[in-house]
Amino acid sequence: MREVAALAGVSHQTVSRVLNDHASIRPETRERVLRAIEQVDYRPNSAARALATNKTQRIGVLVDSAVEYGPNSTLRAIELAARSKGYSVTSVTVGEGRELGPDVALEHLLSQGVDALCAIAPRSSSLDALRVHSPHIPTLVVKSADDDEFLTASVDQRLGASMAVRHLIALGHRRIAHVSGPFDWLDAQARHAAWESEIADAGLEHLDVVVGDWTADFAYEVAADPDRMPDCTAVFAANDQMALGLVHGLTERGVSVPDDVSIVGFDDLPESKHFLPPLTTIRQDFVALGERSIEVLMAALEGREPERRSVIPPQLIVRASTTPLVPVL
Amino acid sequence: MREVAALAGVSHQTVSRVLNDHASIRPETRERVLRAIEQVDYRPNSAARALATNKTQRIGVLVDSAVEYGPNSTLRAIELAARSKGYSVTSVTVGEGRELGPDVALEHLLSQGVDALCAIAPRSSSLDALRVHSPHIPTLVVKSADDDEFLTASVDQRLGASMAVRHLIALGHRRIAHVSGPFDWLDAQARHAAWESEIADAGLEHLDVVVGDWTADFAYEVAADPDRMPDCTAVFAANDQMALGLVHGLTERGVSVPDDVSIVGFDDLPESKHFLPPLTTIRQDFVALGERSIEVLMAALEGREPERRSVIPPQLIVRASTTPLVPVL
DNA sequence: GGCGGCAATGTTACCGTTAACATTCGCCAT
DNA sequence: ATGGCGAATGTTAACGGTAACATTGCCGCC
Repeated sequence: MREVAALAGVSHQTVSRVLNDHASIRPETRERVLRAIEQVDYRPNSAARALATNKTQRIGVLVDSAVEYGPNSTLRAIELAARSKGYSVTSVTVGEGRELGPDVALEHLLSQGVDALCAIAPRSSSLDALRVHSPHIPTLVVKSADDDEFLTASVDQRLGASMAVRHLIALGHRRIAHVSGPFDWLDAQARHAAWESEIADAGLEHLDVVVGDWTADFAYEVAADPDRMPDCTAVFAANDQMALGLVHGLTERGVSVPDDVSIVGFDDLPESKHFLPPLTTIRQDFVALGERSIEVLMAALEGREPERRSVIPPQLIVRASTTPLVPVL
Repeated sequence: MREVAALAGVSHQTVSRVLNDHASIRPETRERVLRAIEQVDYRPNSAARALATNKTQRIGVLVDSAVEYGPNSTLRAIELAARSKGYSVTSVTVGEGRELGPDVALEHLLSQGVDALCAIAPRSSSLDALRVHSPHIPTLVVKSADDDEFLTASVDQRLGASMAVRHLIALGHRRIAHVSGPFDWLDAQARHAAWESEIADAGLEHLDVVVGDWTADFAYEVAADPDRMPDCTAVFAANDQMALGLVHGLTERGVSVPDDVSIVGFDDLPESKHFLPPLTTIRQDFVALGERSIEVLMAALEGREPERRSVIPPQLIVRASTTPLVPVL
């Protein structure tokens, strides 16, 4: 920076002012400085700036299980939106075990220095970690339940799950099972709760929930085993992967989807439309979710009043994996 | 830090020495300092440290199309491995258009300050950007072709593709088509080249390659249209998504997989084993790839001699989407 | 015509850490 | 005893920016 200042014949402070778009710089001077910057290929040192301003221009993202399509798409959208605002994103994945758990992950992020935090598709343990460390920086959680501790943004999980179940009910199904995600995931809780309440509202029999682990492998094992699979004509699977595993397992033992059992998933993976049969599912707009998250965080960072609870509607996508219980002739 | 020093009755430099595990600290003094650190819940300021040492303890990762399973798994593995070495990962996604292109993305990363760079599953344009900016920091590219500019780590793409094609040849297929990825992707080039050379080596007819875009949608369109689909008994698809789309499109027009056409994919998504039929494919160990990448970069960062070209073998996974051309009785 | 005021720029200090050099002290060899 | 050496610690000066205040010069106004 001194080099640039010398070359432009001004003080380093003037250079700093040009960089930060301060007022009171003569256009001619700014020009000269910019040329000098160009000439020496000067690039400001972000560490020095962070030290002086106490702002890192970085957002930390805590991700549970980032290999899944949903969280990952959200993360990418967040990263792009943040970048367009001049922010970087450092993400840490929460894994199993002490060393990879949410506390360690969060600690890593905080010791990095971040201006804001974001937790995507969190398990409750990650939320607990956030609560315990209670960082004094804007914190947004991607979850769709109310919260007065954190900012939230989400696709409405309960609504999505309700749409799925109502779709099955409208098709005439009365024995509707649910294969859920693990209950320590907030999203799994929400989808399960919605299923339960729709079943109750419609006065249908409450079948036992099958608690899965989000993987197709698990759902396949369940579906392939007549003893583990509930006796039903329709299943609401908590994500598309498990829906896929169900189809596979059922098909293998000669149960046809959708003729014998209708299945609806959740997420709408890009692949889901090409499953056999193409999967009826609930689409979540992960990109919008990520962008919204950044909007909210930016508002908080810039001192504007952020929308504390931002909700994005899901969408029912009807394909071939669901049919009326008694086929219409 | 001054606070800690005062509390422990030592100079700030001594505190610094304790933090950095310097020699020549009396155990008793170290103890005292550590207690003081605990007491005031002191956390070192990474920006200040970066400024003083000119090292950020951060690795920048450039990702083309990070929503795909492969690159994303690799990225997660990199992030975890880096974290265990005390490094953070900031990733930027390369998109379409000037604003999101590789140059801007790389610039963003460099202006952030990173100690090392890594490019995952790059397009050639991303490589070009790296070449132009030619950062003077350790740079690793995840690609499986030789390179004397950058460090490389990869799953052997040509070997994987060869295994896929040889598998089909061994089953008796003679008309083997290829649905490739876009040729600006290095991996697509490698897989295509291997297909071509295996076909030539076996003296088989060289069918026209169908150049896809990695998506199931594209492959579905091709397979559903008899005019666009090559006349063949087997297809090597450059990834599992396209393989899925092919199966869907073929099935829809009454062509059976695998009875009429055998299909082999590439990647082995967690879902591929539950496709109908379960997909024969080439498994890539993305986690090992990510870990290896960090090992190599760490060696470079610590001044050890890094392995310049690190290769991980792929694995053929045979499932139900491929059968002998003339079924064995 | 002196002076207040503002626009444009310069000067100095400080952000929190590490590097380099300085200091102190005790011990050992001569 | 004493000079020298090494272990343990302290002191000072960076690192590369920004913030706050100081300075300069020009203008308009009474």
